[in-house]
Amino acid sequence: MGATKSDLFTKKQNNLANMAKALAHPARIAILQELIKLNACVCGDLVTELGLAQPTISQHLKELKNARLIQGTIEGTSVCYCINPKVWNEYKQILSGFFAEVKLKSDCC
Amino acid sequence: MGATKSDLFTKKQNNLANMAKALAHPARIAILQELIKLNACVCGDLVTELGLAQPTISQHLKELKNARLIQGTIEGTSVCYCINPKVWNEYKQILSGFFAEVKLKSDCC
DNA sequence: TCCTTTTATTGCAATATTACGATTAATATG
DNA sequence: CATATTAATCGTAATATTGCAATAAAAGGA
Repeated sequence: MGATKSDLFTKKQNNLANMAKALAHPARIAILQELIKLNACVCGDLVTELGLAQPTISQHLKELKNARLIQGTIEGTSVCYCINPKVWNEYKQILSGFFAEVKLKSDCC
Repeated sequence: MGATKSDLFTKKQNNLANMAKALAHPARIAILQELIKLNACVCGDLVTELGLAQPTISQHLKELKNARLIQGTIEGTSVCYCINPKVWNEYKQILSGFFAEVKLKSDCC
């Protein structure tokens, strides 16, 4: 025990949960917002901007990359990251689709 | 180490991350969808519907209650749960607000 | 009151996540 | 080539999450 029993749920449910998991850390939210703000991409500036150590930032970047929300290109010795707009939109669609499922009446209990 | 360093981030960032965390498990997604589908509230039917043990479901319900997404009322020996429409809308607003931050141009890298 | 039904809580094991020091890999630059 | 710069990876410690058996708590009915 201890591991999520993904096989009990549909692909869509697991997918949605994984999307939420990618956003479920304030450092990753902060990274995404920083990438949005600077539009042009940043790299190790994130390390100085947020107060976390370089390996920690690198790990969060890796997760965001796995979640396909960001992409990075090597530029000399540094790496330039930015939002993947296509996937960003995909997230937006799927998440707002989930919240649209409720045609909210008054609470029933 | 091991614990999230919440003090490095803004209230909004932590709040958004916590909202995402509430959704970051397929069982909780499934519970919410079941509550939406049956509109009227369910209780221990969730245990038979999803394949998880009763204490596990109870724990997920507790987290959803902490996240204020659902509310429960005691009805005899059983408990009736349903979506909290007000908070549901709040989540919808805040999340879609986050995704709206990107005025997506082409990718920059 | 005793029993049944239903849900919550406790305690614990397994696994996942977060964070960082130390190191490595890759690329510039002198 | 030697050295500096930047980012990724490795290893590990601390903490959090997931899941369930066992048990407790609450309420209804015999």
